[in-house]
Amino acid sequence: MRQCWLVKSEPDCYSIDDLERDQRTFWDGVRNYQARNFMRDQMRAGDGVLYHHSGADPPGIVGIARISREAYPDHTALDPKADHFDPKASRDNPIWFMVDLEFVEKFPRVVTMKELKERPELEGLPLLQRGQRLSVMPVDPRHFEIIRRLGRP
DNA sequence: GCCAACGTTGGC
DNA sequence: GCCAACGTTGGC
Repeated sequence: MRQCWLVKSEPDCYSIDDLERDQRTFWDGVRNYQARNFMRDQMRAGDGVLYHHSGADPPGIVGIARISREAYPDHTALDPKADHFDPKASRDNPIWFMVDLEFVEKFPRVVTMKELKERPELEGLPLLQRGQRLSVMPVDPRHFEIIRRLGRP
């Protein structure tokens, strides 16, 4: 597997169950340049994505998705009624991009933050770096495999 | 609800 | 271009 990823979502907003129901969704609303650059420049169709529930109790990784469409303009930035409207975005200069995700699996158990931190082999996982707030971040394929195994005991 | 960390904004 | 003020994120 080439590059892998992790995305965060608040389950009250859009959970792994919502993704399972929909099977496929567009990942709109990312309004951070670093996260956008990962999506626009590095995400490729077929890449594996860990699905993290933030603001949940407990927060943790709850399943896996896959990139099903590479970056294209996030049209919600152009919609004044949308939550993540950006007056600086335009058709000619969309600024913000999104990808499509498809459902792969929901883990039978949540791999919690606490558990991730206890695993020395996951050292360097960006999710565990202090102060990180990115909603989209890269994951080493070896870390991806370790976490997948933790999710499917 | 707290607060650390970080990004963005805007006056200068 | 600096930097203080402010807003947001997200674990705890």
